[in-house]
Amino acid sequence: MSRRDDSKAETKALILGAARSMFWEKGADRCTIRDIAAEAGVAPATIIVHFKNKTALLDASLHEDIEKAFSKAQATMPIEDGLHAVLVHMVSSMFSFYDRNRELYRIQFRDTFFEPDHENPTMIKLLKEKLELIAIMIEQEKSKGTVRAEADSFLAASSFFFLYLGVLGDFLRDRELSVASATERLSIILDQHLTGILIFGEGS
Amino acid sequence: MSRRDDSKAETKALILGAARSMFWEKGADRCTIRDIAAEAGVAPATIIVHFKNKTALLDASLHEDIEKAFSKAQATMPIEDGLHAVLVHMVSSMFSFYDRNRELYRIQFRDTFFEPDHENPTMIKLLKEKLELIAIMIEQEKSKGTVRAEADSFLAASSFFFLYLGVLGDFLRDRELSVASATERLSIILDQHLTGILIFGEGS
DNA sequence: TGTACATCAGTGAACGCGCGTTCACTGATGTAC
DNA sequence: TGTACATCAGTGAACGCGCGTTCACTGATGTAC
Repeated sequence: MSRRDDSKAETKALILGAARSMFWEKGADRCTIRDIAAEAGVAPATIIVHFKNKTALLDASLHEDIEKAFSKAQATMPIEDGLHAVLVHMVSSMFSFYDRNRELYRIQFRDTFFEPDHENPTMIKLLKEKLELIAIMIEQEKSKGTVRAEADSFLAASSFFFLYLGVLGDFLRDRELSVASATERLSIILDQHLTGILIFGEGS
Repeated sequence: MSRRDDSKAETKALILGAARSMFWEKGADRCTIRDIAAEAGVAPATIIVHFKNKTALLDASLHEDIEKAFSKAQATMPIEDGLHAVLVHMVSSMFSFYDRNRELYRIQFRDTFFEPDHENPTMIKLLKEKLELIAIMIEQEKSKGTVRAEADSFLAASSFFFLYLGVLGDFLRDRELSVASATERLSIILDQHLTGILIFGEGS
């Protein structure tokens, strides 16, 4: 790190800090890039030097907290209680996290979720990492003999993520849906997903 | 319908027609409201009289086709082949439909999916209808004895939708993912969902 | 049936806003010798 | 170690674009009597 790089990093951190507090206080739709630049004591064009656009700035400014929340949830997983308990724990932790500012995270999802992968590094990268993690957990369950050997671990992990994202979507859109209700809903869904709903369970 | 209402409806239809062809040809992001107004032979302000904004216009202009596609898929369901076959049929039909212009439908999802329910009439309404339908199908399977009586039909239907939307999201984002691959992926996911992946399937 | 008035769809031009981009410039830092 | 030049982060002002909104207006249609 040269002095030049240091000062560049410092400017970037200044912008990220200003962005975080402005977005958090006023909401993403009510902040302009120029507002944030003023708050950071920096020229508007400087923000565009560091971040492609407002969405990239929002995404970057929220990424660290989300990562921390995930890591914390991961560190406190009740591994001995089985797959269902572990997954519900993760989900419940994340719902609590997002509940601190649902509206802001709704905007983040809205603005990044359907972007093509290459436009969308931090969000997708994080989810892919966690997907990997869950796939590994499912593989471990297989060796413990609790999950059927012929099940596709990666697709099972994807399924779990889709179910999580589905309930999370409802949660972010609907202020009336409490953390507890959302978690309960996902717990049932997950239980049905893990055990299947069919009676003669030998699918096609 | 008075003459006044007739002419109003006619103007609206003119706008919708122009919007449909312009969006389809140039892509939603490359059309302006003024472009569409010019194409429809109407003043820009007239569009705002009929539709709240560009997103509402996009949503309205695509709604009819989507509804038709759903109805067609529904009319050709292989009911006698069981739940898995029926759901895969629906999904496969919809993937083929969306494949006619993935980019356009991606934009539609991007711009409407995370909006709060009250902002988002046509999309959500349609999905809620289909959710209802699938829940009823699952109830019927219960009375046939193929689905466990204690399963929650509504949550099972929601689960199916979340899985569908998950794969659809991948499909819309990733040009490399073919209709066949996406359908196959969902078929496996659905199979695992219906039969469960656990060996001792008596979940919590 | 006719008249006088009310309603309302649509017009077209103008406006303000936020975003992203451009560009010539400054001044500090880094590098070649 | 010093000098001369190159690099590059950041500046600040200006620009063009698309969106949504506003507003005074027109003229056809509807309604009360």
